[in-house]
Amino acid sequence: MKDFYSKVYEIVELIPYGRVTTYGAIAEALGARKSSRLVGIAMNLSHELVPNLPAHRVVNRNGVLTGKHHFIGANTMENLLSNEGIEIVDDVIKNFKLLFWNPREEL
DNA sequence: ACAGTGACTACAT
DNA sequence: AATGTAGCCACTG
Repeated sequence: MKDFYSKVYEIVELIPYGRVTTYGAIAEALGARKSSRLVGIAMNLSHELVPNLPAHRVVNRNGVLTGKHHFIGANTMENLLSNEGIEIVDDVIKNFKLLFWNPREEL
């Protein structure tokens, strides 16, 4: 078993283009449903560790871009997502339920 | 070393 | 339906 963070990054890198997932889904896929916070922390640390990580494809369970302020610019996350064809309105992903990618189904 | 905090979520009031 | 509490654990002051 790898480190929790490593597994988180592994899954995030697997998120397909134009799809999104949630912190909780990742945590659950790792067998640690209650550790969803750690996933967010892992994302925060990923800046230095894995700069290429598509962290913009990870949102909270409501499809809200809670972490947008942690990106380089205020609109970076929105831009990256809309660039992949994902519609963002008021920091919320439109059709989130449709775009949701469940890591558990892929593992 | 200790306490506060945070890119979260589920469960209880 | 809306708030409050609990659990996770690494990082920072």
